[in-house]
Amino acid sequence: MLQLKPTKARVIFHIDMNCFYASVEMAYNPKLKGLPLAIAGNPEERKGIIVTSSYEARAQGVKTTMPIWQARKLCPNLKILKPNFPRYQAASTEIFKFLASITPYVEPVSIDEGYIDVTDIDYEGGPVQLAHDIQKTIKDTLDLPCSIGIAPNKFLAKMASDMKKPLGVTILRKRDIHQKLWVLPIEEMYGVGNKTAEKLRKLGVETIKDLAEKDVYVLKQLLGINGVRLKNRANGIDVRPVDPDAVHDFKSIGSSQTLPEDTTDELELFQLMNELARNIERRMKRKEAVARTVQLMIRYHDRKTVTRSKALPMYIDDKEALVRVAKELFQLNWTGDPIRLLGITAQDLAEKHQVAQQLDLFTYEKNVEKDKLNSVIDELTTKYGKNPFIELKQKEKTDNTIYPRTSFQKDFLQEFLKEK
DNA sequence: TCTGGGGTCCTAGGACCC
DNA sequence: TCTGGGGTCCTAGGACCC
Repeated sequence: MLQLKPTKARVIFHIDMNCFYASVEMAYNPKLKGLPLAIAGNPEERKGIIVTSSYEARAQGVKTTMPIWQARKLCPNLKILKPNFPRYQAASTEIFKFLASITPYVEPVSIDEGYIDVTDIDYEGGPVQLAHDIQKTIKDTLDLPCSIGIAPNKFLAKMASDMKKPLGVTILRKRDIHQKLWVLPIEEMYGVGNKTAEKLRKLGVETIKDLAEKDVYVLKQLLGINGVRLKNRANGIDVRPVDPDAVHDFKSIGSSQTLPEDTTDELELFQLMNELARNIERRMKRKEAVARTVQLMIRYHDRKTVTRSKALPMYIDDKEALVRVAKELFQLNWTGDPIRLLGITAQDLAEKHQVAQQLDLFTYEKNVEKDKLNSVIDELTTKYGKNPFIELKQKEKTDNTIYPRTSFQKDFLQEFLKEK
């Protein structure tokens, strides 16, 4: 048997900004502090939903994804601001810049949370002191509160940072999981959403402890590979490394938008597709990415949503190609029912400089057409012993005309086939 | 008067090739 | 004339997270 050297236990922090958007607004305008505050998309339009809210608002029942009208009913003095993404992005950049000054092992997960691996950091006072100092520095310099979870792996660190908010520092060691983790109801586990919780409850799994002790084969049957993973995590097992490069290899870039009103107006829909594609093109160019698959998403008036995608013979990165494929998918799949939302996503991404320069899509498709045509001709020649194009040339001779090739070729083939 | 927009990962069936 | 099983690609959809 191969004997592996026992590896040193890791020390991982999960840093989670508290009510991030609302906190940034409060830091920017301290008069907002202490008010029930919510950040929400367009308050006039129906797509206005609560994105984040302050603890004062949450105390009155305001929750994320709640429609604005509902939040106002619960909390009549709710102060609502439109999101200012550049402002949040700038704050986020500052936070991650600070974390990068501590260790290169920083993995941003989203705009407001990330992991750092501090195993090899010798800090006076140890990791707990380090966490408190990180928290204090972010609070003092940016006026932003965060919670930090300290654990031997990412899953436990994530669960730990959730245990005390705001401004918590929570340690979750392997030996703590019985008292701190297993007592939690199953739906509070990261990775268990509504559907999974419901399935698990049907098996009698109520707490994370129940999941940790459940038979692995039963879980695998119920949830596939995710069942095995969840059981491991419930037992405090998670070997995923903190990966600083994870941010760079993104898999897709998409853009979607709910229309002001449900519509069947193709002109309006095409205009929206153009906007979406422009947005995607801008982000692709910035990241120097090219895509090989285009996905179109259509959400109908009844919220029924379909996605249709097409893999292309080559990589693209321009909005014209995106729109062309999206329109094609649209025309093939639209039922004609009123549409609520359209989305386009560029998938199968690669880095531009790693993809050999290819023909443009038009030329490529023309060549494919030509190939198809040639194979049909071959087939006909063997089948009928006559090459339709020799017939064509003879026809041109008798008619004393030169027929325009490509489109006429197809028509001619059709005619030729009909005669046979 | 319901429910945005950005993602990731997994599954499952069919086509096609060996 | 009937037939196995594995691998990969493509496509559609579901679950989850922030």
